[in-house]
Amino acid sequence: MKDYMSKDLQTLTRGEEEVMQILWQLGEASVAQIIENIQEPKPKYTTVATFIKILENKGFVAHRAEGRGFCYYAVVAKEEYASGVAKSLLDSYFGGSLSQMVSFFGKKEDISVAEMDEILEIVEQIKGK
Amino acid sequence: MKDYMSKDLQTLTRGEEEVMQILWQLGEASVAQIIENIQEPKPKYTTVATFIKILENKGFVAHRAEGRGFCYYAVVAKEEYASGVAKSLLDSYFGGSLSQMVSFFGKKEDISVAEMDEILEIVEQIKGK
DNA sequence: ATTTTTTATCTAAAATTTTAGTAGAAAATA
DNA sequence: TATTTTCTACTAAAATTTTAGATAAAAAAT
Repeated sequence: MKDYMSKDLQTLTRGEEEVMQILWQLGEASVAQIIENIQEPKPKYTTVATFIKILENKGFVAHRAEGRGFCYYAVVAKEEYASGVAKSLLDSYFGGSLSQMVSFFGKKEDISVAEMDEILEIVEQIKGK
Repeated sequence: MKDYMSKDLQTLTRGEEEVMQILWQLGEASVAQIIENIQEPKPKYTTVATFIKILENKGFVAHRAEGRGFCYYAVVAKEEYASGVAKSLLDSYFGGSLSQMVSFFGKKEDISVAEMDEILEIVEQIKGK
């Protein structure tokens, strides 16, 4: 049964996610600052403003007054959203198991020795608790 | 510089991916069989047929004659596609590093002792080579 | 033999996502 | 003060994705 407090986050579209990534990175920003942080070809001001509005409706973003306009900030933490998308990826492609994903990248030799050592350290440390 | 042989896979939309997951699971299937493997509410035959056609155009699926109709199968391996989406997830949410993802789930206590042991084993085994 | 069912193709409507124009208010500038 | 710039809100066009109808051919059922 589902916990009555669990509010499943909606998923983000490409464009929405791009704006969120910038807000997560900058902490807070005006529309103009968001545009500065997008590479060419830059979207129009109103395009970004629309995404912000959608994100506010979805409950991912809020704003406060700042000078003449608004300053926008993420309400949903990057970690919270990442948790959902990562679980979904694990379920869809790695049998829901992180170890299977580690194994996958290991077999592809797409993982450096340094990274392997880090993983060992991290897991040992967690286990030690 | 990019390898001249590297053909970047296109990304799949939600609907396209759902069909691919079934083909990856079944190995090969007719449109009717694909529909059988989708939960309610089931899409119409032509809806699935359209996705198959799109997937063939994108180079993800091919078919061979089978009885009166066609039998469809994946041309792009699940692992190949998974590699791309997993890398993209790591880049977007875990600084491009698998260890950071392991650490993330570890901190959330979203990882069982059994799974941790498995990861240790896998990494040790890879390192041992 | 005729009707019904199954299948694939072609076409397009419906829904969603992305892009941006227009209007109006407030601030900056001339 | 008049003009230009900057910003948000509203609206809608364009592009993409999803859904499925209509048609036709072939097979199966009656």
